[in-house]
Amino acid sequence: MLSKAERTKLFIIEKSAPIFNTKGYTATTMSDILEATGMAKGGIYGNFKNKDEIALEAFEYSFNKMREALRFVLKQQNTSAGKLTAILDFYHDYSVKPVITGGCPLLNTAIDVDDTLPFLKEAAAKGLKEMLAALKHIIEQGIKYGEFSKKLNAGNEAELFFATIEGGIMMSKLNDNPEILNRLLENMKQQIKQRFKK
Amino acid sequence: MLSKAERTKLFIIEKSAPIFNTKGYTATTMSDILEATGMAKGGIYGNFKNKDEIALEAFEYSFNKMREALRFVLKQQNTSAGKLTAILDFYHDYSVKPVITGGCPLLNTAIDVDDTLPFLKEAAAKGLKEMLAALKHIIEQGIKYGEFSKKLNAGNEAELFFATIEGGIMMSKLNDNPEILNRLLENMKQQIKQRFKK
DNA sequence: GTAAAATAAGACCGAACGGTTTATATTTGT
DNA sequence: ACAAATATAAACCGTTCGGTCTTATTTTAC
Repeated sequence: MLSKAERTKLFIIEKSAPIFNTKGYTATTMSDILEATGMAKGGIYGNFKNKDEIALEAFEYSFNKMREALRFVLKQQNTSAGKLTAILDFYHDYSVKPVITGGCPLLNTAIDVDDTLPFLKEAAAKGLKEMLAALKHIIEQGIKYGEFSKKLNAGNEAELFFATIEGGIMMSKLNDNPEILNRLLENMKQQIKQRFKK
Repeated sequence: MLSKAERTKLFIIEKSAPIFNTKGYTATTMSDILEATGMAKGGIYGNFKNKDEIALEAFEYSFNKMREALRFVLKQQNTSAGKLTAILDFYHDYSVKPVITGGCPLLNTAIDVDDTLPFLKEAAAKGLKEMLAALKHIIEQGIKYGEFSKKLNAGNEAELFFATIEGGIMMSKLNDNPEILNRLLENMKQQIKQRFKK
């Protein structure tokens, strides 16, 4: 069982993560966190040394939630095409039904901090590499077992795949229109059927 | 010729735009703007009523710079494939050589403000619609004049095109690696040659 | 049950925030 | 040259920022 301290830390992170993911690092204030948790400053600063530490753990919490959610849909598929399609389905309506309020933590953090907060940038960059490596592996397996064309470059296709999803999330959120992303996802499914297999 | 007031406003915007594009709305402070312009508060507040007004005009200035730069490369092409390719070339190394310091103002603003600052979100959303409409038009022309397959959905392809570029910029900046975006652009060029024409 | 240790409360801190004001100086167009 | 427009400088405002510290309370281990 978790100790009291561990439970409190987790509670603070659970409450903070959606705020950071919605407002970004600078716009999220300690007051926001106090209000969301219902705690006083002493309680927060007794568990975290400063705002940076909360922001970092909040990102890792959010990213982990994404990872877990994706793993769950992936383990139900045993073909590469099935796995890629499952990921695309996972992102259906994502702009209005995100895993964490505020959208994609990787995208949000990347844009929020890329020129200003190296410690968060590094965490996000690590997350991106993990995502791309996982996608690349799925595509490689697809090639290896004859599901996809040998002409495909797995790494390139993984980058294309993820870039399109993230760009789509941005566009759908900006236009308050989930259909932009949904159309992209559908388009990508068609490409997996056609371009990947030829 | 511009009046003194107009010149000063432009000067302030020119100096502020890269700061907003780099740090985002909240993290950019009036002190940053004072420092960048070398002006005193009275001078700034004599020309703008508040920070919001500067932020909005700074976004519009940055977006306009993008628009002008893209128009310049587009008018040198007379085929649709040529235009799309020219856009892709325009974004080559964009993560390290952006038109405005800080990256793509549309992407940055979209993520920065989508849940918090409606007045800026609206401006960015309008910019996105303009970009997508322009891309759609290029593709429609390509279909109309037999350059591209009639099976293409111009609107969908425009969304796919732009989403991939924006996602690519994010990934390249996050990983400090312009090649991620460059590979995507190259991949998209191939698709224009193959998938678009069949 | 109790004492020691861990945790939370909340007053407090200096600094920075966006913004205003006023008096002074400098440009500007005519 | 002169009146109007514009910019400077700096004091000032109330508020909020991230963070500290002392005190009080609650957990925990025995």
